[in-house]
Amino acid sequence: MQAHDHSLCPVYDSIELLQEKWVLHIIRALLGAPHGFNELARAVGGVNTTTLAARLDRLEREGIVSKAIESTMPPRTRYELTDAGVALQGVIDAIDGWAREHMRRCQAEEFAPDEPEPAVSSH
Amino acid sequence: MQAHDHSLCPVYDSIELLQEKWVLHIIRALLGAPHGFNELARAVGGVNTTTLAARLDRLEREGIVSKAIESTMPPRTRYELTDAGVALQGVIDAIDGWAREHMRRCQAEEFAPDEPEPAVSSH
DNA sequence: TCAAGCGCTTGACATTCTCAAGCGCTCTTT
DNA sequence: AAAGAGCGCTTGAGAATGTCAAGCGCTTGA
Repeated sequence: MQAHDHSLCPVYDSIELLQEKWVLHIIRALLGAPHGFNELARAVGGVNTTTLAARLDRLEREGIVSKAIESTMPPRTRYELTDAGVALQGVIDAIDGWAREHMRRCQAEEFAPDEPEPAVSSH
Repeated sequence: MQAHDHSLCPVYDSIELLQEKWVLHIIRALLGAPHGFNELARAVGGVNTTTLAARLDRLEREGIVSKAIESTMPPRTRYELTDAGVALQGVIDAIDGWAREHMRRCQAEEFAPDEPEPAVSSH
């Protein structure tokens, strides 16, 4: 891993952060409302707790999410976005806008008559 | 993996697409100008060719990138964004805006004196 | 009293990503 | 004319990243 000039670029670094699996999903869920841990897992849909814990840990260290322990005994935690986190609304909105416009993966993209199938390899 | 309702949501699917490693980097590079394969690898900085080939393949199938073979003999290819791809400018811009505002990772986030290293597991 | 929920963690596995090398070819440099 | 260096990829083997199932101690609602 030699230092290439890209690593000096904040945009490059941001992308690095946001492309980690589930990060954008987590932020999207948290933009709606604060959540507890398992609750958040359900809101996101599909994350396993191991990964979620790792992501929340990183996001907290990056100052995007804040964790409030409401009670230890009946364990209850609350994750919510910091100001920096809320500012990611713009990113989510942009994705949202693009999705509505171009993510019509249900309707085939071009009507290719000879193609047997568009082969949309979604998960 | 049972079907959870999220998979019906285009935003969810878009995030799924965009979070694949290097995808946003590739789009950002391609927003600047079309590129050849190795050239693109350099522009992105840090991708290995195996992954790049896989991403371009998917992005082409998704209708975001188009591939033009300019000559086979001295191999020369050109990758560029389709209309749908160019429309992702908005997403990149949003990330860009956020990065400038909040991605000041150069200044330490909290000054943790006992931590040996922030362990930013960048590539 | 008893199952269900809370917030996580651990260890074993599956998937994804990376590294190095190399194919046949052509264009530049020596 | 001979030797790189560059082009667009592909392969196989390894490293990193993400996932699964189970479970901890505890509380609440049935």
